[in-house]
Amino acid sequence: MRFSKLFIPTLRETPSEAESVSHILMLRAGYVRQLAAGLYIYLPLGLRVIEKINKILREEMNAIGAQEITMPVLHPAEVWQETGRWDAIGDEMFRLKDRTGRDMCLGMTHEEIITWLASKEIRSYRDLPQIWYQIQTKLRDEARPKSGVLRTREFLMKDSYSFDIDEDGLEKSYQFHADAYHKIFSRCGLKFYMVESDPGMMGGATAHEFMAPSPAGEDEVALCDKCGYAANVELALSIPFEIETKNWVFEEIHTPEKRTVQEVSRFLNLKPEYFIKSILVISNNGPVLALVRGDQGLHEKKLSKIIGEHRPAHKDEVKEILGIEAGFIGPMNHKIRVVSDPCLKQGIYVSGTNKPHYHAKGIKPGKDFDAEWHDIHMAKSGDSCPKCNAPLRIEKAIEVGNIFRLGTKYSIPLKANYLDENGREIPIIMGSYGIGPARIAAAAIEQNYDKDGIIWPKSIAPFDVEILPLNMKDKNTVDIVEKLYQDLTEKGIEVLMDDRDERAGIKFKDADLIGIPIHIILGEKNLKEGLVEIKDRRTRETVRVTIQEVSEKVTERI
RNA sequence: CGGGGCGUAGCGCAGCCUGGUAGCGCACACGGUUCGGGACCGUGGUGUCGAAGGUUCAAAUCCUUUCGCCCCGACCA
Repeated sequence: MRFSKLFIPTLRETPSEAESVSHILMLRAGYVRQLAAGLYIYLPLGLRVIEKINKILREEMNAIGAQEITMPVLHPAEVWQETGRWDAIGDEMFRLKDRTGRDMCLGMTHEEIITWLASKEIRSYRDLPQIWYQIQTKLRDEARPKSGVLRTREFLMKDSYSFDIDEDGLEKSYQFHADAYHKIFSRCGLKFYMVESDPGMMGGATAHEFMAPSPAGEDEVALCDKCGYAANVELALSIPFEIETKNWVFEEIHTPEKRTVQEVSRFLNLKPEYFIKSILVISNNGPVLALVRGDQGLHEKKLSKIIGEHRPAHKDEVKEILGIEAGFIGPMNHKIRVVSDPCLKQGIYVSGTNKPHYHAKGIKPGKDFDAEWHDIHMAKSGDSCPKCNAPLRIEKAIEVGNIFRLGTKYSIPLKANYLDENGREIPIIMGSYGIGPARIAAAAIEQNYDKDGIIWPKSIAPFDVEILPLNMKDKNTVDIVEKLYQDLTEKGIEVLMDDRDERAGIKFKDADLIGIPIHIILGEKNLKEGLVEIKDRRTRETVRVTIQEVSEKVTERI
């Protein structure tokens, strides 16, 4: 395509609302524009990238026998009420009424709809298995849209759903997806990990996420380079690093105005890992005291699995329930439920005494206090792998895809059953699998850019090559570029020709910003010698080749 | 939802503290010189100062309310 005929509004300066790399570059390079918080317009270049990604998605989904369909974005409330999610999901769901007053919502995902379809259409075990997918808009009223296209209120999702007769079948469908996803993200040029994840409100047994490592990511993953253990820190297990057991005798110490582990640790010149951190939370069944080691964070989600929903106690509640102000709470002598991380079973510690301005050294778990022992700490770097004991690494990452084993969570309430060989009615075993094309695009940028702009992986770049005729006033240049453009285009190569009557500097700057992987530079002087340059956007390596061989050399690189 | 920041020309920003009727750079239009890494000179157009209300002779500026956007946190199939 001709640059002069394409709408590519590049920006010299960074719009003030953008913070993350992908957001800044997508705006500056003219890929997207923002309509409102979490709502984006994809301009011609942006759409081309998304379409490239969608093409890869379709190819790989079709390859595992998945069939593309498309479902409405507007849903009647009834199906959502039948699965209970109409009430379970809060403000995140866009809700509305139609003209007759009927409750409706905008689809944030499509389990309900596809299961409704299955319940109507699937009769027999002979109809199974099935994998159905769509690439469709999802709407979620996010509490906080952020980082450009990474977290939006309206976005495209490739969502697929598998229907099987039993767990073995599900296992196969799940594996098909895991394999397809590996191919998809590899083809898109992403660095990624497949990690264990928390199924959350999707329900079901186990799940995995595909995570593209990047500082812009919202998630953290724990990784073991030795055995390959990989999990979202939401549920990652870890063995806390070991500490030497001190032979302290129980002793109370005056610690005036020293409340936090950090303060007391500095005051007593003892490392935080020799402390017991006591945190009071309020669950639906009353207050619970949670204990972790001083260097650890309390993992709210892990704790939720044990005591149910809870929230941190307010200051006055702490005083009321424990009779002591926060900062001097200790693990001893409580009538309420106490849950402690198992790493505290060993060793001798420092903690509060439940007396104002006093801490105690030499606290021995099991002897001085007792608790229910459950893993409630957050994995952190320095910890060891729960499987092989090698050091764990914690990395930030962007969630680009996920796969869930749903089981019968949706098929039972929506009565999606099939008849087996014996004529018995059995609920279909389901799986659900998602990928966000926009996140792939954003993650690709976050992982591939330099100070001048985007460096697209070849597979998802909006064009294969960009031709830069530096002087459009030179007739020779124009003749040659037109021929080259036609030649490459006829070979099926997607080329962007910067035919604007602009100065060379502007063309170079825009080309770097836009980030097409290969540039062909036609300079007047080189052309007189019958030469053109082929430049690699990533390495900036430039080779000069003859006009006759460009097209061949470029084809080799694509 | 809690905390913080910001809304002035298409974009980036100054002016606000200490009220006097809006400015700079880029972009844009025209003319000229330039032409391999966001050129230079000249000329020119561009604003409900986010909105509403109030104080005042006078409000971009002070006060109140409200809306929007961004960031941190909470939340997040």
